[in-house]
Amino acid sequence: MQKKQQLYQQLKQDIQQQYWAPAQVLTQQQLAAHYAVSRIVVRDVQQQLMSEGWLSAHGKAGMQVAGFSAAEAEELCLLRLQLEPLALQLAAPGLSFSQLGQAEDLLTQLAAQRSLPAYQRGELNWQFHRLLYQSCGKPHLLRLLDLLHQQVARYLGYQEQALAYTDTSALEHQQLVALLRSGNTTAACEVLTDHISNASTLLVQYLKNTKGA
Amino acid sequence: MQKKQQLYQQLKQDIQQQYWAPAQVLTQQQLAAHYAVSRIVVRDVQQQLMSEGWLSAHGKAGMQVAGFSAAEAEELCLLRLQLEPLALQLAAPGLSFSQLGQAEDLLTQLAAQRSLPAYQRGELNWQFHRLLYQSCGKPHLLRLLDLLHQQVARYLGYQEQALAYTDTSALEHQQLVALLRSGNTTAACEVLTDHISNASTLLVQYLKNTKGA
DNA sequence: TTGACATAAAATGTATACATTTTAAATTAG
DNA sequence: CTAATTTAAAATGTATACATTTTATGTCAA
Repeated sequence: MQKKQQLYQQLKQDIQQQYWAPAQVLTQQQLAAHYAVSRIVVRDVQQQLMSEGWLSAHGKAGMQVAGFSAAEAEELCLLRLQLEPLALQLAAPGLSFSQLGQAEDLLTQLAAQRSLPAYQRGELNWQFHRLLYQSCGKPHLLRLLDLLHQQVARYLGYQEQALAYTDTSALEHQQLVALLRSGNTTAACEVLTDHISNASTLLVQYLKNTKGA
Repeated sequence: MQKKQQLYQQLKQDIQQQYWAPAQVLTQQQLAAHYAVSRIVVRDVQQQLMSEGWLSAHGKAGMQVAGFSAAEAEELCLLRLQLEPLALQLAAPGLSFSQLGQAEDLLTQLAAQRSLPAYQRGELNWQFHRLLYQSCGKPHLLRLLDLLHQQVARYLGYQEQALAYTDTSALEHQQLVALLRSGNTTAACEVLTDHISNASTLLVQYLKNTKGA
């Protein structure tokens, strides 16, 4: 694999696992030295991670590890709430049984592997959602959703505790697939809206609580 | 100014003015030679323009000048329609008279300078819209809207002909400001929705017609 | 002590050079 | 002649070196 992609993965992971603390200021040189690559590679990855919300600009020089805030999480969820039901509504008529089957396989996987780290479960969860939206025929919408997911994914490290929600979430997922299978698009969109809304509330609540700690 | 930003502006303009034709494949070396900068600069700008929709990847090597399609324009407008009224709704309560004044100044400017090239009028138009959304307090939403605007802006070169719409558009803008000034948020959002919808229809229609030509 | 200015250190921007991968052409076997 | 394989050319990935900008330090005058 290219060093660029390697560093992309590694740095993202290191940020998520708080090897680099939120609000910490990083320099290209620092990272280049630490990961033993040239600054060119760091620059590329920096730009990418900045556009995905993992890093933010810091003055004229340097980048800053993005922090966490309940307000930001709430905003991201608001955007998901605004766009994902739309995507589902557009995609639902074109959903094949094969795709629904794939989606169910993902659910099985999620149910089976309860011990996975939060961010990997998050990945699977997104794969499920993404699969349902896939056939909406709107590439830009899908790109926006991917972007949003990236930004929400930053919070998944935090969401570890909120994993009690897992059971409810799984239930909603199954409902969703069932409704789609029966062709009831409207109801499916409503369930999806509730689903995102529930997860949002939980995450935001959690962030507000830990804020004081 | 930095070469990076200079090239960013120049290349974007050259694409818009069709110096580089849609679907044409460009290489880093080609561009570096043509604009007399190093490939590093081209790489940076390339990544940025790709994320903004002006260029798209082309196989493992090379980038492609993005083409135009009615379907894409329609999708972009759909997304605007989904997000901009939301932004306005959130921003309206916090709008200051000073901001409304600024917005009106922009309208005056737009009305006065009818001879400006389409993309500059488009810029002013976006500044107007953007100003209204500014105080919504949702940075991510604003970033998405900026991104969307960039992507729509690609079409402004095409929209030259559709400039007959200018008068109707100006009227809607004034209505919008008036409603916001009187605190009637709901009505303002409705006008905005219609406004975007109208512009969309016009652009899409135009693209569908010229498609056959 | 404070604040402004000069100076040094460090970081980023940019160019060039080299390594690797990709693309295209040419050659040859079938 | 076609198709597969080899080989050369070109493009991108990456590192190093240099130029410019930014940031921090320290000196000196008020």
